[in-house]
Amino acid sequence: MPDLLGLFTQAAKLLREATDEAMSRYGVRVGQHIVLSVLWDQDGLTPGEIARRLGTATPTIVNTATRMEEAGLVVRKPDSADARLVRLHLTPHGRSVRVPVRDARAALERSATATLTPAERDQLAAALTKIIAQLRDEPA
Amino acid sequence: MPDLLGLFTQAAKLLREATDEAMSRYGVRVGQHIVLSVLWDQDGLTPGEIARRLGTATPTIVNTATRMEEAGLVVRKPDSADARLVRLHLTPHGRSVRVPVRDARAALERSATATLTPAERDQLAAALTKIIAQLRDEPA
DNA sequence: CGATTATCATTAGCATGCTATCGAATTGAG
DNA sequence: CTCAATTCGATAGCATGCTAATGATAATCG
Repeated sequence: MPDLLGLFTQAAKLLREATDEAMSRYGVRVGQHIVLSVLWDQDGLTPGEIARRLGTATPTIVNTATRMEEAGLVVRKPDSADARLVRLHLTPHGRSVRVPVRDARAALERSATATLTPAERDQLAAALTKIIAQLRDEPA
Repeated sequence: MPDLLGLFTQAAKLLREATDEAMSRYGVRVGQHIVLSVLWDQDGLTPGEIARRLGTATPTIVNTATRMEEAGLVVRKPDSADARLVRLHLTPHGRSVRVPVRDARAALERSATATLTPAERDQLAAALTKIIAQLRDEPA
């Protein structure tokens, strides 16, 4: 009877720390990566749109965007049609870290799961997907 | 090729939110639970001892202990032999929430993994254990 | 058209983690 | 025994998330 929740908390903490360290070499913090990943897919989104895609609160994106602006990863630009909107655009630097950050993440994933067989890795992904779906459906 | 890291981040966030909500009914926040779990096992430990057992930084425990003291879960007492030490002792309330919090956690774990077979749950626990071991051994 | 309502980003303030630093107390070297 | 080194908890300050409140702008209803 393993404490799944406890194992999960531990693993999540270690993975987050390792991820942060791996990406920090490229000037990207772990909390900034998810925002970058959305902007890499589609540049010029608003904080609200990003928050909706990520399932986070808008202020989280606003605050992260401020730190990313200070880090030179994005710039804020006013929307030309709607003065309420702010659009986040990648800087050249924000675009240039895409490949190295993706590679660093992939390397970390391989390293963390080095003692798992490919089948076990697939099972893990399937289990995580099921848990996510379950918690989304029944948030109680 | 699923993004294991991304799945992990998502699942960890949802599980953490659900855990916090489940325990908040008993006046315990998710960050306080790990400290409580150690004190339930052995009362009267110092912040440093708790941090060592949990693998966290000492200031994390100190700050959490302050909030737990305000919540009436623990009290600080000076060590009789070493004036540098502070010992954290459970209050009657801190002891009384043990069973309901444990049950709430167990219920949440069952709910989150409701769509997994017992075998899949075991595989998940095994995979998490392997990942934790791997990240502990090779923190790079 | 004008006023209410809705929709944005932002700010303020909290919880949870961290590292770096501080001050107090103990220990250990000489 | 004394003084430097070590070991504590505590504090300051940062990153990352959250909710609630603010203020500006758009949209809608009458």
